[in-house]
Amino acid sequence: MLERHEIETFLILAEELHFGRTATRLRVTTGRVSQTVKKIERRIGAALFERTSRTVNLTPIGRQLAADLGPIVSDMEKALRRAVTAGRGVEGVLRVGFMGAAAGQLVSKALNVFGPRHPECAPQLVEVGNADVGTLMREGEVDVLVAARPFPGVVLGPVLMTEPRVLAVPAAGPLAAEEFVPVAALTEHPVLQLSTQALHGVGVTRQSSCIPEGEELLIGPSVSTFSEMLTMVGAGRGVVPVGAHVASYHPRPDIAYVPFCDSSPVEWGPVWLEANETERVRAFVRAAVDANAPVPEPVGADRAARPTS
Amino acid sequence: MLERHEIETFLILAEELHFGRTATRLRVTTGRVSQTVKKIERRIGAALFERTSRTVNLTPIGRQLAADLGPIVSDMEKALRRAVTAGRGVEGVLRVGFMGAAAGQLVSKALNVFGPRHPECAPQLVEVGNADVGTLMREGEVDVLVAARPFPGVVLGPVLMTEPRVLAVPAAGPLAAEEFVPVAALTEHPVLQLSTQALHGVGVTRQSSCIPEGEELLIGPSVSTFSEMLTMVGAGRGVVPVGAHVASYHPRPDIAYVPFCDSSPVEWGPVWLEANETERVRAFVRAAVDANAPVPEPVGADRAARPTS
DNA sequence: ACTTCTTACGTCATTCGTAAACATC
DNA sequence: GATGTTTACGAATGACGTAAGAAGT
Repeated sequence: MLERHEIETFLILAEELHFGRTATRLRVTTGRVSQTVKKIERRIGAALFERTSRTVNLTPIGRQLAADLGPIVSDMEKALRRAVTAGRGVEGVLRVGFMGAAAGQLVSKALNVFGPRHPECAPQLVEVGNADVGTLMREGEVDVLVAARPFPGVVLGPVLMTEPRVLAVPAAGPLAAEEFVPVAALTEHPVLQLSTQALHGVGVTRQSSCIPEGEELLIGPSVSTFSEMLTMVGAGRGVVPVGAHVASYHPRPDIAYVPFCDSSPVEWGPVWLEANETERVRAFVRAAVDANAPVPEPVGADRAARPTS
Repeated sequence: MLERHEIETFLILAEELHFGRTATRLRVTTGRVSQTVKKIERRIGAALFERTSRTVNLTPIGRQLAADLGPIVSDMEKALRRAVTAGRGVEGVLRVGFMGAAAGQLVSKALNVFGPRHPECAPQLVEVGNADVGTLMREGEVDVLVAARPFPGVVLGPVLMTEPRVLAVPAAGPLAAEEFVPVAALTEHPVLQLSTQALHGVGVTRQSSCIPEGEELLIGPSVSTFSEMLTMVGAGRGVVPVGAHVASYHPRPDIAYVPFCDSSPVEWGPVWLEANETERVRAFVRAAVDANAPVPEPVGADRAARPTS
């Protein structure tokens, strides 16, 4: 394989047919061009240029090689540009995933800021019901996900919103009457599990963070969808800690939502694979923060001072 | 544009997904692989591999780039191989041109040696009647030409055969009766000119080499083909110096061939553009010399000592 | 004499290997 | 502790510019 500078020297000389101009375009000296070309010719075993001190011309072999190499180099530059654009550019497609209606709200507001700010980027919304999020991200199906955290995998992300954690309990059960419930209740009542590869452990992890040391979560039946989970709760088969917004998004006569008295709040925010971080992702996160962060009341000159990116 | 070693490192790591094996294949250390990959990623602006200390995997961007770059590199190697084969290899096509029947004989004998010696090479015979030889060679239509020399252009070549120079004269003219003719006759009788771009001046050059100092060739009418030239001679419109073989190849009642008494012999041999010299050309010239050179009578051990290449 | 390609040589950038640090299983 | 990736640093390859040379106009 030829070195980059050899290929470039050859192709530019093949185009210019003049050592001086070639050297100028390459920002090197004519001597360098001469030596580089000669080196290639030694490698090939034949002259690529027919040259006197006054004229330079391609030999048949040189002409063939230039014809072959030109499109190849062009394609390579294209491939590289594509990668750079994907990594450093903001244009292109950004796949934003979200889990749950509350996340949808956050994403929606974020895109209201992101859209006008980056008209050359086409955001795609992807509802991630209950899928293998890790795989989705690794495959590139989702660039960034907005969901309740802490999230298990190898991921990152700032907080966009918090809400109280409440416990979904059967309306007919004893807990429904309580005004507050302690986290310790999760050790006494079976906690439903959303069973998915990706979400395996999410519920546990999310909840275990607020369970007293030494206590064990009481694992309940597994369910595969969110609505199935609520049905199970209504049927008295278990309880499940959720964000407070679920009470208003999913009001059901057979379920009561009881606030925890001692639980940390649920944190919502963007989450992505560190390896998949691109400029698009960073731009979206900035937009999401700007759109959802509690904006300080604009008073006088403060408004102009507020950072926009 | 990425450097060669960067592209190779990236593609091999994308294939192996393992720094150690990649380093082994590249004959470098793992540290080098790590730094090279990191450098590319800085250039791209995003990670190409998602790696822990135990696993290496392509990111979506890395996967895309590998898919783009793989065929490109493959094509580039193909193009390079093609050029190297054309330059250094003997296989492929060798276009041998010849001017005149005598040259055809020489080429024929040369190919009898060349053919068995290089069965992977396909020689193509090209009769070069009276064309722009320089252009033919520069365009690659003819790799090597066998003809009478000295030849004008920027060319080379050893001598395969010599023959006396004779003068074609009208059978009815006064010169026809002479047993020998001096070169000085060319200054007294009009010399026909084969008019072609490439051959412009060939006749003059070839002949002038044997004309006395200070004397001027008497330029006669121009003709465009060899047979036309002979016809003109027969018609008494001029004379033309040719090789002795013409007397037997083109015997005509209206023409007499009178030997020069003081001319240097005509030299026949291969001729090619220095810039177009390839291994194929060298191999053909070797074969031509071996086939046509006066072979020393093989006597005893001398035969084995004779070089064959 | 002037332009243009080639060659020689000293300098410097970049890549290389060595080796130690760090992370994960 | 074994395996595997990252980082630090001195050494060497090789690309560079300078400058002189050769060849043709």
